[in-house]
Amino acid sequence: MNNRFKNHQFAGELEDSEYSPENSGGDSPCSAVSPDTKIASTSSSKKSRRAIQKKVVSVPIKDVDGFRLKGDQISAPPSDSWAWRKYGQKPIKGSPYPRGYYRCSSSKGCPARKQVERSKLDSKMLMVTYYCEHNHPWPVSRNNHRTTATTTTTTNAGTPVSDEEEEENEEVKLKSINTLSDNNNNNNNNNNNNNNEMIPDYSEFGWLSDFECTTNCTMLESPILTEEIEMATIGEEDEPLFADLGELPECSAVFRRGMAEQRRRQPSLATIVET
DNA sequence: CGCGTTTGACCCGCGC
DNA sequence: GCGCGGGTCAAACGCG
Repeated sequence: MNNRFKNHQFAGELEDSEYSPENSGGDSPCSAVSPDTKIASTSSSKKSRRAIQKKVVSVPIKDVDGFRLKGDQISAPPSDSWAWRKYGQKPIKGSPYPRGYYRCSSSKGCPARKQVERSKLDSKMLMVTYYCEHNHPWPVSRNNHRTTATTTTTTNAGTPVSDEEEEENEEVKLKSINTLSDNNNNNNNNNNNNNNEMIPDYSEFGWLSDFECTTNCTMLESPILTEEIEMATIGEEDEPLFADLGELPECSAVFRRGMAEQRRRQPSLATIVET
């Protein structure tokens, strides 16, 4: 009890050899970055430049299968085909609704997390924020399908990136999403084509593709550097700026079309989104 | 009995 | 240094 938080709040999790920094040896897809508590904080003594992805999904409550409310409380997380275990809930200052904290339970030691809260701006919307590391094998679905997080990092993980650059990258990325329908040229070679750096690889979102989002859904992505980047580009104060995107149905439509395109190109991923 | 949720306590970063 | 707020832990509890 007393030593619970002595060195690291995740002491228990770190016992999982699979995700232990000591055992990772840098080869593990989940290497180096411990599932640090303050997801984007700089508190970790292990200095690493591994980026952490933050994905914000705005979902109309009515579209969320399995979502239930007990008064203002979220009694069940949005269904996204992954197994999530709730480990906490906190009232959020300035918001009448509490925020639920979920940890991936699909695979042992999985560092993926998500936060679910009702939007301050629109109580009919759910804000689901996903956190995981770049290059981390995403949670195994209940169908035992594993996503491959072939990430296209929007920021050079080895280079300090200013907040301005972060915001710019975010803007570019969103533009890329909106223009993807015009961009039928595939971007499979995301690792060797610099021009595609800003264009999301939809396999990256395979782990989100099951999300029950049919009409008015917005997805934002933001990389977080555990060391040099203070916080994701989409801060609390920024969310209102993006909230309006939830009213752009073409965004989600294009997005899903992109994922469909990706699945066509990579049949092996097709099973991931089957329910 | 195993797994998931609830909830109070605790830790930590940050701002003042 | 202190207080606040966010994030997490873990015991207790519920449910199938």
